[in-house]
Amino acid sequence: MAKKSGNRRDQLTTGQKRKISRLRKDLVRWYQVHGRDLPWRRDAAKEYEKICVEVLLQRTRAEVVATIYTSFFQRYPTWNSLAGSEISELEEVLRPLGLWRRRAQSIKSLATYAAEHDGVFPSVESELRGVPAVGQYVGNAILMFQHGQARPLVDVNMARVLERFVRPRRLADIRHDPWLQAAGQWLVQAGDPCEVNWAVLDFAALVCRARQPTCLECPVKARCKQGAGVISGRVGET
DNA sequence: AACGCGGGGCA
DNA sequence: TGCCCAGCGTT
Repeated sequence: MAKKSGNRRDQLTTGQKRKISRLRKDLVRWYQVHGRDLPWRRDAAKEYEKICVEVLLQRTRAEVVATIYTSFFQRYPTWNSLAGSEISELEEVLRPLGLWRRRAQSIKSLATYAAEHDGVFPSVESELRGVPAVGQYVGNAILMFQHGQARPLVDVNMARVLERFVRPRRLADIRHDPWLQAAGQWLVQAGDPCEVNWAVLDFAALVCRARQPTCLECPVKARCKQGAGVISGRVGET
């Protein structure tokens, strides 16, 4: 019989689990001091906004999304208003974010689904796959924000942190790398899943950046392959 | 597995 | 100029 469980190289070792658990603790601590105050994270933000904004955030800097956040949700305050919107108008509103044609279609079809289902999305991953514009990331966001499940927002940010701190991924596509997904899941397994996710995202955006990470001010540099260079004075890029 | 989508910020 | 940004659907 074909073995259906994943390759052993795709499983987390106990050492990796321990390392990731400590990372979670340290990043949450860092977040409580340095975390970003973004509008869709506030208590005032409706569940609709929290889910909808995930589409706005795709391949787009959070700071840019923040600049249109208020006007966007003033113009489209509900799933219904978005579902009934004019696609050309939606495109104009989304233009400053980039990816505006695709994004307008995605967000409207997502809204149409939501409007037809009273704003309730499936609570099972397999069924979520059938929802338009919902992939690995948005699916997990829905499971977390709407259904209270502990799910990792495994985007380019979380992937980069896990890869630098623990181990590089094996597959090019983040969505399909079993180890990466398992590592993300372990990361948000304890504590407040929302807070942990936001901690990782902010840490990745502000410290563990793609280009010129500021390892000198990194709270976990002592246990990081990259950060170890800083301690011995080798990474000091200018 | 690789590609297109896309405007804007930054070095 | 080239790289990168809270991804996804298609080929």
